[in-house]
Amino acid sequence: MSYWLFKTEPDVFGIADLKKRPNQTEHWDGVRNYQARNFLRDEIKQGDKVFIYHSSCDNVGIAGVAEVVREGYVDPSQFDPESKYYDPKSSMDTPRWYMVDVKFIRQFKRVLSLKEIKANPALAEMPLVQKGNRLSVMPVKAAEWQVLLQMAGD
DNA sequence: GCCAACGTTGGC
DNA sequence: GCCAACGTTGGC
Repeated sequence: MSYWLFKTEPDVFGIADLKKRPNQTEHWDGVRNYQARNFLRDEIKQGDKVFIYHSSCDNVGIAGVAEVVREGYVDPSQFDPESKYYDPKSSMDTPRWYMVDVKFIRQFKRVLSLKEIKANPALAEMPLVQKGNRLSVMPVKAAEWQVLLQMAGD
């Protein structure tokens, strides 16, 4: 089993929204970055655990945990001209973009802030804290996962 | 809202 | 294949 971190903007879709979904499950669609796509398509497996990270908001950090319940499959929003994720250059034959389904596990009592994450030397290798990194789907090492869970404190 | 840093596009 | 221009990300 592997660990991951998914970024999301809580104003659009946050962990509270995931919790409220039927079955507490949702498609993680709209990822339009090739490196992140490769993780979604090739490496993220059912049963993997995921930190849900809130970005572009007034409480930036890790908000909780989810689990992958369906492995990579084609993201249909790329074919929908009405979708903001529409990609006119993608085709049904050779789709560009993939997604997984994630299920809510729990929401931390408080968001584990980016500031705290940056302050911990054990987490210095995470892409998340490296300057200019914009990956929205990234791997988390097992040791980092444990450290982060302890810091979250519940 | 600002702006640095990044990934993508497209002309050549 | 190069690289300037552009649009986006995301912390602050």
